[in-house]
Amino acid sequence: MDLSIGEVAERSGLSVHALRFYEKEGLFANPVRRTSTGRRLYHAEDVEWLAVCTKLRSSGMPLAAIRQYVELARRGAGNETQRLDLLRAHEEQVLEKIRELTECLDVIRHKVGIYQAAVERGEADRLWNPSHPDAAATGEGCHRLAA
Amino acid sequence: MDLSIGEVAERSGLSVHALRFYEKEGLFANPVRRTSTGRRLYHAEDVEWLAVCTKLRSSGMPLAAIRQYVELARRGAGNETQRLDLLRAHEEQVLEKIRELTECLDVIRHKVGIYQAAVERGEADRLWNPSHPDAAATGEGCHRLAA
DNA sequence: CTAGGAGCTAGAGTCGGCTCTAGATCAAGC
DNA sequence: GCTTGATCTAGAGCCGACTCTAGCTCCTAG
Repeated sequence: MDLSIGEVAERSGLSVHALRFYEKEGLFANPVRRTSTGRRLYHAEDVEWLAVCTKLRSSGMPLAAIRQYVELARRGAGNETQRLDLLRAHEEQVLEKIRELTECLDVIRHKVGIYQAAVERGEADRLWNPSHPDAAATGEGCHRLAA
Repeated sequence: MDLSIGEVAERSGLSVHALRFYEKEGLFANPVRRTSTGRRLYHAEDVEWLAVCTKLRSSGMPLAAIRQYVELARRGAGNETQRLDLLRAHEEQVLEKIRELTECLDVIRHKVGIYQAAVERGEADRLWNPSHPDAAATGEGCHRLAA
């Protein structure tokens, strides 16, 4: 039931390099065991935790924050409120990032809409004529790129 | 109506360093003019474009992609479809990122929910008792961190 | 006229998160 | 026994996007 680093890499989608790096960074709750000759041995549970880690990472949580969380967990019972706080702080950051991206999406869609309408009408070139109303609309007439 | 680099920095929220860097990277559609003694002069329009740039950047568009877009615009009329493609590609990436973040949010909220319920009941410590059902629920009993 | 702040250039440094290299050991199939 | 591929350690390298430094010039207020 023990897994080699290569197997864990395959299952977690992380590279063997990244796994050694994560270990050095203290992201494993349990110390990684070794064979008599020094090779790493992992549990299936480690893979589950790595899946969570990957989610946290891809939502922008820095390794340092994940380490903090793991350190609390490693310390044992009694600091659940602190762990909850960490999770909630990150939840808030993810929400904020989603809000930010949604705003950016509006800006992009505004520009896309203008271009698309003009291209569909086959009038794209007029976007470049400063005297054409749509040039002002894209904000790109005469190299004015802002919308 | 001309602006110094310091004024542009203040209005755009970018540092003067970043502005010089952006110029070197070719992110300005129009060449930045200079005074007789070599100081940069900007337009209000540059500030507008920088606002768009900032949105694109904060939604994860790399400087290289912005430069591509600017290069097309600088080249003049005739490549609107390509510019539209660039914008749409980025739009798709932003959408994908939002989807990803939303998924991560689910994971986080799942864990938050478990912790919160336990902490509210004042039973947080039991999350650490492997024989307690909630320990399995958090996945963190016995240092099992995955949910 | 002078002091302090803003600007200039070229280039070095930073940071996070890996990725890769070198040189050695280990494990398994032929 | 030998080869091939997986693993080991320590440490260097990389990438993007800035940020900062040094050493200089320039502008303006007192």
